[in-house]
Amino acid sequence: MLKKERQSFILRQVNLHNKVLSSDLSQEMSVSEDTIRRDLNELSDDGKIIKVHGGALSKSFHLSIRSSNVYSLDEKKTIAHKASQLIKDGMFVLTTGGTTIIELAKALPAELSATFITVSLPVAYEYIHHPNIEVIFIGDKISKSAQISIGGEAISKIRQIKADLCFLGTNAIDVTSGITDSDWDVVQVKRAMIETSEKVISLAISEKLNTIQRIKICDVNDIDVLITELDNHDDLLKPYEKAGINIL
Amino acid sequence: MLKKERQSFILRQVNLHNKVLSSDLSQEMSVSEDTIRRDLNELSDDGKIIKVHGGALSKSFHLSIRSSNVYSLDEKKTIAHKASQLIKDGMFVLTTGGTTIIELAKALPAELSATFITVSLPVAYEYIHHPNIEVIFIGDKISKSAQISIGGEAISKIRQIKADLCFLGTNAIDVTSGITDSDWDVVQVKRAMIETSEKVISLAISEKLNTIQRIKICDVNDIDVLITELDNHDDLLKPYEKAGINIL
DNA sequence: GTAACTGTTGCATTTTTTTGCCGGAAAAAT
DNA sequence: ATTTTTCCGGCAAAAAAATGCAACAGTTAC
Repeated sequence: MLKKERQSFILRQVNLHNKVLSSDLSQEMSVSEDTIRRDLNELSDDGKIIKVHGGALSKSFHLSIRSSNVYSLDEKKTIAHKASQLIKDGMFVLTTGGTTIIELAKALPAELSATFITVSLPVAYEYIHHPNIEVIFIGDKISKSAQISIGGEAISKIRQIKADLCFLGTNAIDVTSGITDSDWDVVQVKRAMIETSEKVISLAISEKLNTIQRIKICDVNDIDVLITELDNHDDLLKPYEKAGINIL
Repeated sequence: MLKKERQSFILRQVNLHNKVLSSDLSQEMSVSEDTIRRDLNELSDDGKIIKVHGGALSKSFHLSIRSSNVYSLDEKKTIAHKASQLIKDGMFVLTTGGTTIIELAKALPAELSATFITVSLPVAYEYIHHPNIEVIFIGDKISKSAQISIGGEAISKIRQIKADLCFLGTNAIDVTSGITDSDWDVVQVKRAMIETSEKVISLAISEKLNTIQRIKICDVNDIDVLITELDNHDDLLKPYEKAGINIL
């Protein structure tokens, strides 16, 4: 294993688990702890991790503002993990923006080889760090608040695609009102994505269940799968199951 | 086995496995490791792979190690400052990718209100944090190594725009050979940008002056302004001034 | 034809990088 | 307070890289 590989593996582990132990890393890749310590020092000198006694911490976790504004990170990681298992090699996958989708991008297995189409800058940014997937960005005017492409050009481009899966970062979902949102431009884009996809998967932390916002995106029966961090027999999910949605 | 064959074989291996070992390659094609090392160096100089101790990594792989250490940061900041003064309110500005352009994005004065069009993900990411500018992203397939949109769709979209300024992040510039680069897809995009812009401004740290790479983008007289970190009376810039380029 | 030149390759030598290991210092745990 | 764990600097062996050199094949110029 090359030095750079090792360091990149360490970095992945740190960002995934928020902390690593030198002893674990040493075992996992069968090199001496001294080597690990030296790697940790280099990564720390480059400002990529925070080195502590016995291991290292992710920079975003302990120090930066970012961790605090990725709300309910653990729940989102759970959702991302479930969602990633739906994607098979060779698929065309449409994704919206949002922190849950970013977690999904991070959780994609390294061997996966598929095509991802997105309108979100931060999500695209995650995708390009994956070794095997192909990334298509749908461009147009960029909404500063949502950090995604909005407008007619983007929507007509989306319509030209036939995707296998569409992952929707969901802001509000309710059995009677369906999926709703608050930004008109974003809603237009999401609608186009739903229309052009074979299968629609809504990703929502349980907190978003049974909430409603101003603008309607689609009805609940337009969704094929709903993924939350909850166990799929949780009572909160019963109404959605009854509405014919697949719960994961 | 010819040198070209060998190098294209190496490139295939790198892109397939994300890493190669010099020793393996040496065995596989029965040449000495010295030869392999020389090939690896050439490919690395062309920016096609990342050479590391013991072998090489694919460019997309290495990107997962997000290097925040920008090379020659101070020089680039000087360039960015000079460049930002050319932009006036209401202008349409086309920009390529590259760390120099990112510095330009950071250096934009807060009061500036203009429209920026780009194909680069990291550059767009900077733009959206600016309070007053409008951001248009030209989407298409994303090149993992250059982190910009490449392909026919992007190029035809660029051609539909008439921009006032085009800022070119420049990898190599020479009086007789013009601006050159090493990535074919990126070159196509840059050419389209130059064609459709009123005024073309090349941003280059002095280190890039009088260097040549494989693929030609344009002649020096296609450039209107050249910005480096040097004083505009520096001897290094004389030949370019003589060629009719405005030096800043 | 031949001589000069260029580009490529392998080999020997030197230099650099990487890595594991050791002993003592420092920090954490008990 | 003492025991355990971790850290740090130096050292040495091994691996890899850089360097200089010579052999060789093609090309070009004369």
